[in-house]
Formats: sequence, C-alpha cells, structure tokens
Amino acid sequence: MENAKPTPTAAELEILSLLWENQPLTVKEIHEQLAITKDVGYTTALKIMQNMTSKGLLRREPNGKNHLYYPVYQKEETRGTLLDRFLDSAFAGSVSGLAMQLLGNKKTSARDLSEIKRIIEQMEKEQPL
Amino acid sequence: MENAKPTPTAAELEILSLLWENQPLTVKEIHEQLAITKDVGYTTALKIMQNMTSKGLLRREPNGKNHLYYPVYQKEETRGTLLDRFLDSAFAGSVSGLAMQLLGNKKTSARDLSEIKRIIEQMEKEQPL
DNA sequence: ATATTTGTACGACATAAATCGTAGTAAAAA
DNA sequence: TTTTTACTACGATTTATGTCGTACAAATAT
Repeated sequence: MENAKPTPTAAELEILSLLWENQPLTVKEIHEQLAITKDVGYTTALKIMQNMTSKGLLRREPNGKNHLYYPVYQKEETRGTLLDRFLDSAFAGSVSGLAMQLLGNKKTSARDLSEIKRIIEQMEKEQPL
Repeated sequence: MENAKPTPTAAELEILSLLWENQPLTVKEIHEQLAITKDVGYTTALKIMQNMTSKGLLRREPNGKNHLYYPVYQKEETRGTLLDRFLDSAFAGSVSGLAMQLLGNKKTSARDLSEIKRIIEQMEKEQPL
C-alpha cells in the first residue's frame, strides 16, 4: 500500500529541483532559494515539504534543532515518471508526436538539434535495431 | 484580462483529444466515448465541459435541444503550451534534457529514433544554422 | 393532454494543493 | 535565569478539480 509512485506537483518540483542540485537542505535553505524568485512564506515551504515527506517524496533526518531533507527519488527516475504521464495525457503516448512538437519549439536551438541528433546516433550504435 | 492561456487538466485533455479528432460533438457523444474506458457519469462529463466553456477552452452552439461543442484552441497550439510549461517545471527549461529523457524512454522505439533523426535533418535543411 | 424521455442547469460534496497565522519547543543570548 | 530567536507543528482558509444527485425544460410518445 505504498507502491504507487507519487508524482510531484509544480510547487513540489521546484523544491525537488533544489534538492537534486544540492542535498540535503533544511527548510530554511529551501525557503531562501524559493524566496529569490517567488514571494512565498517560510511556513508554506515547510508545509509543502511536510506533505512531501508524508507522501514519500522526501526523507528527513533530525539535525540538532532542525531537519535535513533528502529527495527519495532521483532526478532521472522522477523525470521519467513525469514524462510518461505527460506523454500519455497530452500526446496520446506518441513519442514522435512529442518529438515533433519539441523540435518545432521556439526554444529549441540549432545547437539543441545537433545535440539531439548526436544522441540518437549514439543510441543507434549501442542498441542495434 | 482574458489573455492567460488556460492550460487544460488531464480530464479536460481527454475531452479535447476527442474533439480534435472529430468536431463538433455533443455532451452525449463525448460521454459515450469516455464511458468506453472510464466509469464516469454523464453529468460529470457535462460539468467538465461547462467548466471548460467558462474557462474559454471550449465554445458551444445551440443545436435544437442540445449543444454542439468546439475546441477553441487546436491541437498543436495546446500541445505547445503544455510542452512549454512541462519543460520549465520538470526539466528546468532544458530542451536537450527532455530529449535525452525521451530518447532513453522504454517506449521510444528504433523506428521513433530514425523518424526523429529524419525530422531534424529536414529542419536543418530548411532553417540553416 | 398527459407521460416519458432527453438534455441542461444548479448546487452539494470530497479531495488535494497552496497559503498562512498562531502557538509550542528548544537552543542561544542577555 | 530570563528573554529572545529559530524551527517546527497544527489548524484554518482558499481555490480548483472531479464527482453526482436532483430538478427543470423541451420534445416526443402515448
């Protein structure tokens, strides 16, 4: 009864992103980072992190007076789960549909294109047929 | 004050997907389609479509006793908006990060790979550097 | 004309996410 | 030893989504 992989919300993902870069962190440290771009209260950050902990998204350890928070799932795993879900809901599971949209995206530069092509060729070599 | 492009939820996307394939549709027709895979009530589908209409996601026309519903935004535009949002929230805006995850996905077949490569080469031709 | 069916509107409820105020507890400072 | 500061816990509120039940209106059937 604890097997359904939890999928983080947007607010939770912001926190996870910080933890993926640098772990563990305290609530205070997370809040300081969040406060740079958003006007968010300390207790809001705390509450979200508490929710995340009870959902199994974070793990925490006592550290003197405060707590140290660790992400339970790492970046690639989480992104993979999110991508699967997104693919199904927005692109009817079509990988090439998503790829087309992505490649047509304004934010996709020529550099991205050749980078992606390089990755594909790499994969084709490693995993024949 | 009506400029924030609304981003559909998962349930709303299911309905939009049906409408993109075949428009316009009545609530009854939508519900029949949804009921094939999900156990959902008629009024639930109706309510969601009413919400979508007031959000500006759908447009409707009276048709005798019932209504015909049309999607306001077409598939590519909606997918583009969703993809931008997803890219920012889950991949810190990194196109190549998303591409890597996508290409490493189990669901991505060798056929997808060569299809994607073909698209890239096409784009590189059309839009040099 | 009355009854039944069909589609729509409205309101209620449950859940989850995000937000914050307030209060308690423990450590550090005075 | 008090007082202040720093974290944490708890509860309240708001908003959005999804889910229905019920009731109304119009058309069709009896």
